[in-house]
Amino acid sequence: MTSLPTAATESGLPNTYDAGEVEPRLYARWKEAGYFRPQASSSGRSFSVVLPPPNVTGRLHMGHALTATIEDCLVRWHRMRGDDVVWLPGADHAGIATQIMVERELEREGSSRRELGRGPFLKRVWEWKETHSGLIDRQHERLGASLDWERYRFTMDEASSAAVREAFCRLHEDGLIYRAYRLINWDHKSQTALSDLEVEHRETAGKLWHIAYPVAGTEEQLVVATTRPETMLGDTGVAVHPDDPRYQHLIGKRVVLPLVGREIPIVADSILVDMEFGSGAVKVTPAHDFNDFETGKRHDLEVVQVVGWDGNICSPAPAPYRGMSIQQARSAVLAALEDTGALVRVEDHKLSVGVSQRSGAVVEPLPSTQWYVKTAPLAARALDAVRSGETTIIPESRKAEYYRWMENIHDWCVSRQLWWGHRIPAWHCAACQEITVAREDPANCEHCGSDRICQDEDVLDTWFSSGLWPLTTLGWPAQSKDLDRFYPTSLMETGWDILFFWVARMMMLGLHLRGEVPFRTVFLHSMVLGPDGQKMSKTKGNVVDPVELIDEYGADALRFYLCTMAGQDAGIVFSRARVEGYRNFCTKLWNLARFTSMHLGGYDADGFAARLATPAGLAELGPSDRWILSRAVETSVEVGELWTNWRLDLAAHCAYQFVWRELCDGYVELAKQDLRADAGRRARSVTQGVLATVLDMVLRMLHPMIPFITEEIWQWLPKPSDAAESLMLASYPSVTSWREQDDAGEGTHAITMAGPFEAVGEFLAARETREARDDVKRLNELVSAVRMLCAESRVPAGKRVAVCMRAPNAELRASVERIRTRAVFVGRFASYKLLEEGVAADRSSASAVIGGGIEVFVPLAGLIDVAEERARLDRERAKKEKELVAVSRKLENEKFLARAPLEVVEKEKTRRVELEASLAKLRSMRERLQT
RNA sequence: GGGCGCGUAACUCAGUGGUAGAGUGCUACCUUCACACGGUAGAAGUCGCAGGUUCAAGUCCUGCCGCGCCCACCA
Repeated sequence: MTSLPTAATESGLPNTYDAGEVEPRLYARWKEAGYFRPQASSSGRSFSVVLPPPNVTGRLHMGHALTATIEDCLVRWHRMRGDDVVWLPGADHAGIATQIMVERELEREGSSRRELGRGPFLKRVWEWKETHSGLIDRQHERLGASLDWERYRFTMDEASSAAVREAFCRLHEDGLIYRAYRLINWDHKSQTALSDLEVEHRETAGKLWHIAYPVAGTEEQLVVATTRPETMLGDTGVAVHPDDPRYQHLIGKRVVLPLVGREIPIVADSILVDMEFGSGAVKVTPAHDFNDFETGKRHDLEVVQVVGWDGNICSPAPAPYRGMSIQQARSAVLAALEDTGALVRVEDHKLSVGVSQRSGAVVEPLPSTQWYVKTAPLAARALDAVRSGETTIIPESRKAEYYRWMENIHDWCVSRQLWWGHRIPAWHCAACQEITVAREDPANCEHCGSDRICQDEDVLDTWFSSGLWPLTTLGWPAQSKDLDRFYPTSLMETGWDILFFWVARMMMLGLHLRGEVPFRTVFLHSMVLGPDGQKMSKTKGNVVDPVELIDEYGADALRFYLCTMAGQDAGIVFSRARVEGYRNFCTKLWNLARFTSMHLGGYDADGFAARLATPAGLAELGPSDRWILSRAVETSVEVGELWTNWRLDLAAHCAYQFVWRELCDGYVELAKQDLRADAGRRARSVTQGVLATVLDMVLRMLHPMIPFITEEIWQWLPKPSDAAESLMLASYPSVTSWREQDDAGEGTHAITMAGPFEAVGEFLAARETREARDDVKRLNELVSAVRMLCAESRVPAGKRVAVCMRAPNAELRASVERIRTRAVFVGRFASYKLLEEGVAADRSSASAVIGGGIEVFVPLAGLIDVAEERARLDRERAKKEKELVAVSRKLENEKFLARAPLEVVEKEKTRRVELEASLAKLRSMRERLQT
């Protein structure tokens, strides 16, 4: 066995765990050893995940950290289960975002991309990409992400670009890509069109202006209501409702557009116009409003564009307004209208303004020719795939959102007037005006053969290449082994904010291009909010940097915290206190390991493993050993089941509670007795073995969540000689075979587990094991009761007290006897006496009743605070009486007896008996103190 | 306008119709030989509000209040 290097010395582990030293060292070693590469499967299953590619020049934020933690946890778990696992990293060129950053830099230099020209600008972006890329990859490494870096992809590398081109050509051939002249969302700051999704709607307080348009050739006026008066400069019609009695006589006539003087028609349109709203007459500006554009088509109205590509008013608007910004033009138009008396009314009105997600610019609807993906046929298949269960979306509530969006999907505008991205593989012919779409750059027009062709200037939406990502990362369109081996991928884990942007597009493109869904399960997590519950933002100053948290608390602490948040459906309000709590847990685990290391002198791991496999060996186990081993088995199975059900939060909690409450607080305290130098050799060696074995199991069950500290400890831990060389490769302790022995008729299970303790079936079913669990529970209750009595009576800490008990039956008396030595040791009792029937306890005892009706007395002559003790007993009695009333009321209710399930009724009856017995004892204890 | 989610201890969160939980914080005591990033004991809740279903509701149903999010071309 080759061991990983470790900071632990021969004599044991260092006093403190130094995450800053351990984490990079172990990560480098794992990476070098090739553990992140897929391994031939021993389970016959494969598990593949594609990491959502972060922006190539991005930095790790909490969302990335959450994604990577959840994915790494599941990936490591599957790897430990022997699956053929691959987790694919990569980066996204992030068209607009990256281009904006470089343009900002140019602006600071007093230059611009236009000034530079396309070629030099792109060179500049590539340089920027080179200098700023890789940071987030290294940050993912710091988090411990076991990504297969050898399969790294960038959306603009050669293979990805080839995939994009193939996809575009295929879709074009299949009639799913087309060009169209219609209104688009124009971001004048970035100088590009945007898809509907890239436009965020912000509710704003606005106004509704009523403007009078004179009807041509009459004295009449037609009043229209608008939220955007400046667009009137481009009005080419006014619409009224065909059924509106107010305006019947005006339909077909014309109005004179104020400030412009143009005559435009009055049309009747029942789709656009709501008679109840505003004045019931709507100005129609086909060039600058999506509804108006459609209305214009219905009535053959002109499209007059008065807002230019720079976002300012342009010709053919009247000269005074040209060059003005929208805001300036609005003020100017309103002032002019006011002067002429055309502005008849102003109301407050709320409206939503479209804003570019990336640049923040107010988006202007403008008419333009763009490339579109026809989504209806793609969406139909993507819907079916989820409906039929080929792909499962978790949580369920997001599935409904997916359906709703897919069912109402619009065609996808995929062309962007940017330079940074995949250039559209289409060539325009100057001779015949036709377009040639081709996989290889053509020299001639495929329609007329002319060589006067030039490539389309536009690039594709970034999400087009992202939408191919599961295909691209596995080698598509080439016939790759990886594709056969890992497609469809097993899991897509990401934030629900990109369900439509990304997940939906991958579904559509994957299904169309490969004929199969890109992933079997979509697991969506929520957004991480700042500590104040607000969305994290620089301006609010509530941004939490995961890398800083790693520096401060270690990657494991952050990961454990994020695991506990994985199931949150509402936003995740960041809590530093909890990260700190999990750092404390790591320290606790470290100290558990240190404790173990101090007591393993002479321990023979191979020998102990062999003994555990035999009945004689099992027979040597004491009650506490049986208890902790059985609980360790149970807990690791439970944790695995919780992961299967996507409950990482409960899995983390379950493992945490077991390690701290049961193993550290419970078993270690018991074990100290047998580990003392003066203890018997035999007892010592069994306890050493159990401690080492349980610690081994605990490290395995925790490793997927907190990989670093568990590996560091595991490397030191003495293990059987056939153990794996890294915890990453060790088996997860899950049930590997489960056979019911019906013929024996005893209902015992032959269960085998992977891990250090294999043949657990007989052991778990044994009477001794079940008895041991009861005994340990009793022991804990007893010790707690005595401690409580001492604390309440202010017995000086460290003072040993005598303990007397009275047990109501032979079974309990036997149990009390069995736990005698361990209870005396753990509780530091001065003596331990089981009172005979009818023998009264010392008059000046503090007393309590524990489970099963065992009475516990602590004689405290001279120490007992009688008043305090009376008060405590009264409180206790009042509590039990209240419970008894509730239980009795239930049991006296005939409907309850008749309708509640039998076992519930039985439980209540038992409880009543127990409560009555406890109360009787409490009353007599109280009476003793009366005098 | 439509839809979704969340309101549980001071804070961050679990909770499967059947005795309200964890971590942090708080109080008291303890420098007990793994760990003060620790130990022991304790206090702390009208489970947002109001109805309803049920033998039984934190849990299921309806309405309301508060917070957050998504979708939507209502001038």
